[in-house]
Parts: sequence; C-alpha cells; structure tokens
Amino acid sequence: MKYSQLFGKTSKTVASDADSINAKLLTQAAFIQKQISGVYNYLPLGLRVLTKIQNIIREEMNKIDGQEILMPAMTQEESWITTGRNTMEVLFHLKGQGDTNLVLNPTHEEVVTPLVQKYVFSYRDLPLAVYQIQTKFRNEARAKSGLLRGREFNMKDLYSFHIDETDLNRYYEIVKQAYFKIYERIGIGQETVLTFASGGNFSQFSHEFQTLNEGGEDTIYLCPICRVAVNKEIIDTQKTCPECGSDKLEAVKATEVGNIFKLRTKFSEAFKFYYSDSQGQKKIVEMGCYGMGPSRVMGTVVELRHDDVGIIWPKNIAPYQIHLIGLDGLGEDLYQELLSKNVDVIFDDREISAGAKFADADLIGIPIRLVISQRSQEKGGIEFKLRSEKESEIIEAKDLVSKIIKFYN
RNA sequence: CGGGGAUUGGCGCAAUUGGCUAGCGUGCAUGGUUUGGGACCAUGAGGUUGCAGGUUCGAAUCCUGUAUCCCCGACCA
Repeated sequence: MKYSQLFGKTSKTVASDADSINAKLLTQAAFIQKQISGVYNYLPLGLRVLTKIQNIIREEMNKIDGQEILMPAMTQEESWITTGRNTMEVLFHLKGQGDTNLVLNPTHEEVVTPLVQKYVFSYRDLPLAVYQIQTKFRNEARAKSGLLRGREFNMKDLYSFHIDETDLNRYYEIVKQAYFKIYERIGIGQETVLTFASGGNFSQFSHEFQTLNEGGEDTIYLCPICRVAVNKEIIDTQKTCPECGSDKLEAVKATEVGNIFKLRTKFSEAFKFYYSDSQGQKKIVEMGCYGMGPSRVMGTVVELRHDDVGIIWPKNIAPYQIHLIGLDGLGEDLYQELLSKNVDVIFDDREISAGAKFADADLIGIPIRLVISQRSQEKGGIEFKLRSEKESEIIEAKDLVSKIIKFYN
C-alpha cells in the first residue's frame, strides 16, 4: 500500500472529545473515527488490526474444535422473555413490521440455545462448541474510554454443549488455556492474568482475563505469588488467593479482555433443551460460554503499548509488517521488491519532509521502519529501525528480506 | 439515569458590560525556494457560530426549548 493512496490521514491535533489514550492515538493515527458516543468507524489501518486479532482468535478457537457460525444481530424479543432477560437495561429495543418487537443482541445465549437445539438430540451429537465473531449491542449507561466500553462493539462468543458437568469442566479448562495462548500471540500475555469472579447461581467461580494497565477501569486483587487475581465480588467474601491461600493481595488496575462462564443448565432449562443418553434417558444439556472482545483487546493493546509519540504495535497484530520511508525520490524499487517477496509493506511515497514522515511512522507504530535515501545508500544499504528501539542500523539490501522474515518468525 | 461543563471553517482554538466585513494555528489548493525529525514565503478556497424560537436598532455573546459530546457518580455476564 502506498501511503499517498491510503484512506485516512494522520492529524497533528486530536479530536477534543477523545477521552482515553486509545481513543486519542487511534483517532489521531486514523485507525478509527468516532460516529457517536461508543460507536466507531474502522478505517483501513484499524480494520487491519482488528482483523488480525480476530484471525488469531479464530485459529485458536478452531484448534479446540470450535465451529464458526454467524448469528443475527437482531432477534425477536420473545426469546428474551423466555429467559427473563428482556428487562436487562442494556437491551436496545426496536420495532419490526406490524407490532413485532425485536432486540439487538447484547450476547447470544437466547439465539444459540434454540439454534443448537434444532440439531442436537443425542449424546452422540455432544460435546459441541460453536462460536462467532460478530457485532454486539449494549446500551451502556455511559459509553467511554474509546474502544474499551462501546455501545456497539466486536465480540467473539463461543458456546459449548455437554452431556454432563464433568465434560463441561474438562472443556472449560481447554478454553482457559486457549485464551492464554491468544493473549500471548496478540502480545499482551505478560500482563494478562486469570481473575476469579462470581460464578452466579450454578458454579463457584467464573473467570475473567484481566490485562494489567494503569488506565484500566477495573480494580482487581492480585496474588504476587500465583499471579492470579480475584475481582471485587470475590474479595468482599474471601480475602485470600483461591490458589495458594495467601492474604497478601495487591489492588491493581486492569481491563477485562475476556470472560468465561459455566452456564450449566440455566439456558438449557429455559429452552427445555434435552438429549437422549446411551440408555435412551432424557437428560438436560450442560452449557458454557466464553467471550472475548477483539475491539476491546485492540484498545487495551494501545493503552499498554505506546509512548509519547505514538502506538507501538506488537508484531502479530500490526497493520503492516514494514513501514517503508522513501527519501530523495527513492523507494519505489524497494517497495516493489518487498511486495514481490510477499512482505506486508506500507510505503510512504509522499513528497513531504523527512521529519513529517518520521513523525507519522512513530504515530502509526508499525514494528519495523525502513528508510531508503541517498544517505542510507552511501552507508551501504537501508536503514532498519524497530519502533520499540531508539537506535537504527544499516542493512545491506541482500540481507533485508531474510532479516524481516526472521523478525516475524 | 442524577449532577456539572461544553458545542464557532476538516481538526485544535480565539473573539463579553450585546457593536465594524467572526479571527488565529493547522490542514487543503496553486506557485516558488527547501530537503534526515512534523521546512519557509506568497496567493487562494473554506464558517447563515449545533438546531428551533425569543428579546434588541444590532446577538457567537442575553433568554427559553431541544440535540449532541465530555466529566463525576450510579450501573456494568
């Protein structure tokens, strides 16, 4: 991609209503653009990041036998009356044709349970896990913090169905491990901790995945020994680490980037979802649900990975692999060569000053910046600089692609 | 949802006892000079001051209503 052709330009000033680091930097660098409070447009750079996050999640969900589906954003209100959740304050209500009452789904238990019920009748059909990556709508009392709390946001939701609690527990642990793998690949594994939360009526705990960061909305209580935490609900009832029993929990700020939950039979009972076991006996289906918001993860990454001049994207979710800056009219040949080697490159071909190009590269935050200029050629090649480092080095042209490949593998 | 603040070219801002043709920066266009950390000069385009109504000789400025945004709080599978 040539930067001169890219839809969406950086700005020296930032919209005065940007209320958080992620909103400021993502808006200023033209990754997102706010439509209304808590609702954002994704521009090409932003969509690339979001898609990369989604694809990492998708790969890990597929590895644990999740089958991807796509459910609708709107549903008849009746399903929500069935479960008693039609009074949730975050529900958006709308009218269909005639007197049809519809809701915009804030989550999909009310959709997925009747859907799976149409195809699953026997223990032979279980276990089963389906997921989607889709838009959720929640009419939050107060949207805020850029991508961290929106009224419309992107979410991956996985639902699992089991013959009994034992099998639910087995799969729940598998999902837990898959989540850590995802955060690791996205580049926030170091800061993301398992957090014990209330389990509702049917299980002792649910689990949140909380990413430690100063700007976080949540306060959690971290065990320095086990590096697990408990949330406020739990600390109010037990003051110790659930793993080691330590009472030296530290209050820290964090952002919730995932939540997994044993639903048990709450929804299968509401929809009368039974299966026949090997004896032909009618049994209730056990369920789990597992949420993760790619858009919120994207915002959280920016909160965590930036400096005072811009974003510093982790390598697996950067919008491009290479930010190539051409000076002195150079760069086109190198750009074409990188493209031919399948390197994902954005080429700043604009006829503006070097300083402006450097400033934009810092703001956009692609992990590797290359500069090709008369100066770099006099020094024997191409300047190679990591966004996360201060110093640059000169690389000979023949070594460039292998160095790039090495960095990304 | 309760309390507070704000709304002026694309973006960031200025303009009050109500007073001249609503300014500045940035961005944009054209020409020229520059050319490794957001260059400089010149010229130009771009605003019925969120919307609706009212007071007045005269409203960005005062009044009423309304919409939106932000902050604090409550809320938050």
